Amino acid sequence: MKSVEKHNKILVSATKVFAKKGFFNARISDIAKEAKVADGTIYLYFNNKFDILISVLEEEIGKIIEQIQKAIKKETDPHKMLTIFVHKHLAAMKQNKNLAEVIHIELRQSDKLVKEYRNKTFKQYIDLISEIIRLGQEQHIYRKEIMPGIAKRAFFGALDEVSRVWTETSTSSYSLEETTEQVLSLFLFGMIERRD
Amino acid sequence: MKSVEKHNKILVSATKVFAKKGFFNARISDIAKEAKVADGTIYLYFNNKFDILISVLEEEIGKIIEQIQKAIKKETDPHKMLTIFVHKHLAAMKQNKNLAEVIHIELRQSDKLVKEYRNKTFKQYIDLISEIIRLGQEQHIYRKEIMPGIAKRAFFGALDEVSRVWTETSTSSYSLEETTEQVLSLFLFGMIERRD
DNA sequence: GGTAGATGAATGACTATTCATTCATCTACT
DNA sequence: AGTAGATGAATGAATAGTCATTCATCTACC
Repeated sequence: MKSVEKHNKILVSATKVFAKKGFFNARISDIAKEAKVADGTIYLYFNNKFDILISVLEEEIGKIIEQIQKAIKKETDPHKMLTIFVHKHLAAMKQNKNLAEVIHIELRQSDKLVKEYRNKTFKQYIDLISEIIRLGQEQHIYRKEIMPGIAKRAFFGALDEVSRVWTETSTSSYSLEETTEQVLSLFLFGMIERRD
Repeated sequence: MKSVEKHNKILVSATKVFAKKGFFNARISDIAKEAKVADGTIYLYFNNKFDILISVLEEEIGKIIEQIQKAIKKETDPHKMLTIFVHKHLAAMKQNKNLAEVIHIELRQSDKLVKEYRNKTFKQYIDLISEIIRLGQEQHIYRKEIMPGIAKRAFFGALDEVSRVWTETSTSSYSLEETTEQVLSLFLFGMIERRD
């Protein structure tokens, strides 16, 4: 097995173990066992336990973020951009449940390095939303009363919590499509019934 | 100092330390120092470290939840109920920042006992939202296409993430009133501009 | 002088990390 | 092609440090 593959195998195993037990309750030996390598081997690929977590965040989440950013930048219509954002985000969360769980749990950690990561890469991600909203406001599509700085958080928080349903229940529950549609419809049209 | 007071003092100190360092990085000696008692004294009031966390969740958050539930049950108008929910939730989060941070971080933990708590008390709290939405749908105030099971999560997730702004920034940032108004307006009317 | 409550040093369990050793694979010389 | 020697990836037992928890002792009040 090539060196890169082993690095990746440890990363995937770590994601699985972190998702199940949480970072602090995860043992290096758990990760080693899951990856079918010796404890010591882990240290040939990562500096320490924390470095593994940071790598999971950086590499795994980074891929998703980059992919979504790229897809959005091809569009100019705010509605379509938001649709892409919601759909891709939820799809990624539903597809990789271990990673989703690590995001839900570990990205909250109060550790300095984790906060740093959250502040850097993650802020950039969330700011995509406020930029789209501002764009929509300039085009008179979205209400000018909306404050993008608050709305971006509400929007992301909603996505984050909604996607949790897939990590915490084993039953099929809501489908990706209906969830996407619901969240979009909620934020675009609101809850109030209107007479045409 | 009476026994009850000391219990409470330890609880408040623990909340502060958990907020700053997170549960796993918090030392019993940190909590003891913060509460100005000896390490051993903690064990006269709590069974173990984890019991302290659970007590923080049960007692501190419990108070807030109960208070909000009570206030809502006095109302019958869905709009007013939601307004109360949003305002009281955000007010509580802004007022007690340490507790807010513990909620943001520790309620996510993958530990069995924490999950149990989340599933029990917390579900009940979130379900308040879906009940209000259903009520509004019956009264033809809210769109019938909205799925309360998804909307309740989106709603709570939004509140949760929005309130984080107060725990992570030291600057005054958004006021309680404008945040409440923004979130409500967002969920009720959506983002789309309409011509009357 | 008896007791409830408080103290904090000592204990011991737990685990991240290290490193001496192994061994499969490669190199280069005959 | 066969072999001696070199390489460094992989191993996992041993180490070393950290803390939650305990408990012998103390304090202060009745």
